[in-house]
Parts: sequence; structure tokens; C-alpha cells
Amino acid sequence: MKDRNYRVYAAVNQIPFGRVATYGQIAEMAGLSGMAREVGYALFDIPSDSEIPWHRVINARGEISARSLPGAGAELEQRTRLESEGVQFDEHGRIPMKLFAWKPFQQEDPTAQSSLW
DNA sequence: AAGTTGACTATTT
DNA sequence: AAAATAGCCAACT
Repeated sequence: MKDRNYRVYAAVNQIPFGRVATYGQIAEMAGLSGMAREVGYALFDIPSDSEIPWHRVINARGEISARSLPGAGAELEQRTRLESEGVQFDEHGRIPMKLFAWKPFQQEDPTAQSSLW
């Protein structure tokens, strides 16, 4: 397994329940600035039984990124998982980023931040 | 070793 | 607002 994958997973694990982050955002946090695509590849390698909240990673437009390969069920499962966390989709299948985007530096309680950030 | 390929993004139509 | 364009960069061919 590639080293960078673990950094990606560590970043994804920071995303709180019910919030979402973009590929670029995760790349930045993983020290992979400018390599948003690599984040997608790393997520692809996550085993199905993993605890990593991969479904909380969406693209910058606020929608679930389409896979190129067959497994068409992945997008559907991602949406289902998000909805079960309370994340809502608009009539165009997009998530209102104003409401659900994770903002690591603008949390409700700044004093409760982990030492990491 | 040059060309292709994307779970991407920002800019321009 | 949506679609096309153009950068992007590591991994494969």
C-alpha cells in the first residue's frame, strides 16, 4: 500500500459525522496539495469493511463524483450513507455546501479543537 | 520514454 | 446555471 494513502485516510478520518469535505480539501490536509485526483485513487483502495468514512468525501461542486468503472452501486451507497447521517441533497442531487461543508478552522467551539489543528 | 487516464478543480463560455 | 476548456499530476501502458 502506498504511504500517501495512509495520510489520506488520516485526513478523511477527521471529517465529523454529518459533514462533508472535498477531494482538494483532503489533499491539502494530507500534504498532497494539488493532487486531488490522488485522493480519489486512495479512496478506491479502501476495503469495503473499513471504518474510514470515505462517503464524506465529495467533489468541489457539492456532488458525488461519478466512478468511471462499472460498480455503479458505489455512488448510490455513498448517497444513502450520507442521508443516514442527516446530510440533505437538493433537487439536483447536490449537497448545499453552505450547510454541510466541514470547516476545520471555523468550528462552533474553537477551544475544543484537537492539538492537531 | 512518450502517451493515456482519471472518486479533481478553476476558469471561461 | 450548466457545459465545455484547460490545467493538473501520479500511475499505468
